[in-house]
Amino acid sequence: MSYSINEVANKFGLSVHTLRYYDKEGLMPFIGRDKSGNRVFTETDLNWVAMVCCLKDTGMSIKEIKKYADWCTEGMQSIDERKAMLAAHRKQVVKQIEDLHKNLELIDSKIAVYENPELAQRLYGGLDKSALIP
Amino acid sequence: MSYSINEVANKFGLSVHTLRYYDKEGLMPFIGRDKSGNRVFTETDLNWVAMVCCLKDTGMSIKEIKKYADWCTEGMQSIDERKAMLAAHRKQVVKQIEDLHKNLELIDSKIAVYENPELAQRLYGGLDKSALIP
DNA sequence: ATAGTGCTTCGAGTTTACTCTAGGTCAAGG
DNA sequence: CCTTGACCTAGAGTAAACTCGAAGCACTAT
Repeated sequence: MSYSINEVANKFGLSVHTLRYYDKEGLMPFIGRDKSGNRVFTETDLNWVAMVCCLKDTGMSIKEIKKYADWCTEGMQSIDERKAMLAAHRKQVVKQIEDLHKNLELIDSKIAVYENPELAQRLYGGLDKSALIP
Repeated sequence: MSYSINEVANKFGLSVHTLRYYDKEGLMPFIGRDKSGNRVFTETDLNWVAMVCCLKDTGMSIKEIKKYADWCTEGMQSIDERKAMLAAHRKQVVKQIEDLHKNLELIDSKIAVYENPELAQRLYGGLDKSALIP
């Protein structure tokens, strides 16, 4: 089974522009073409696109993803680098999750204030300047 | 106790440029000035800056944060809107955390492959084209 | 008095990641 | 045959969020 760029774009919630842009930037150095030059994505390619989306959605820059892609096309010799990169990135993702949890707490405390204005009294000892509760 | 823009920048890991930019964009419509025109941050202001950072770090755009700031200076009449905005944003943050957890799983599975190449055999039935394991 | 430090504004420049336009090729259907 | 639709490339344009440079006050220390 193979897929057109349009199908892949729909599958991953990207635009075809974005997919071509990723290709142009070297994030997909292996997508095949049919006889008229159109990109043809295989199942394996879909897995790779999923990985690119994963890295992008977790905050890795296009440049870094390209570095990873380049290492992957280089073959086995870059396995250590790739592993190290993923391990470092993993740490960052864990930190992102922790930070989001912390920020969620602050948001929740603000929501609590809005839901129970008496809390504001206790927290701030009355209304702020310009009635700015949070 | 009060703080200069430099102290606040250090406290929050922002640059003074960024703080001034936020001020210019209307994210801090209340910071006082001393007699020579320099910004003076109070403890209350620090709490507000923390909230701005929280919203920014959880992906809210400057424009949206400004809307929130405007509502806050408007006074009590906008409490419902603010509460709704924070509740909606809270949902987004929860979704971000969920998505990060999913992406973390994928990253972990790739790391596992690097740590145990036999896994790759089972997962992919041998090496990919161009020895691209993941 | 003058040099240095830290603040000010305004506006221009930069980076990142798209996003779109123009003009073109190719294969199928009427 | 010709139109339609999906694809192609190259390159220009855009939005967001900074980031920086220039020029200038105000206070302090020598």
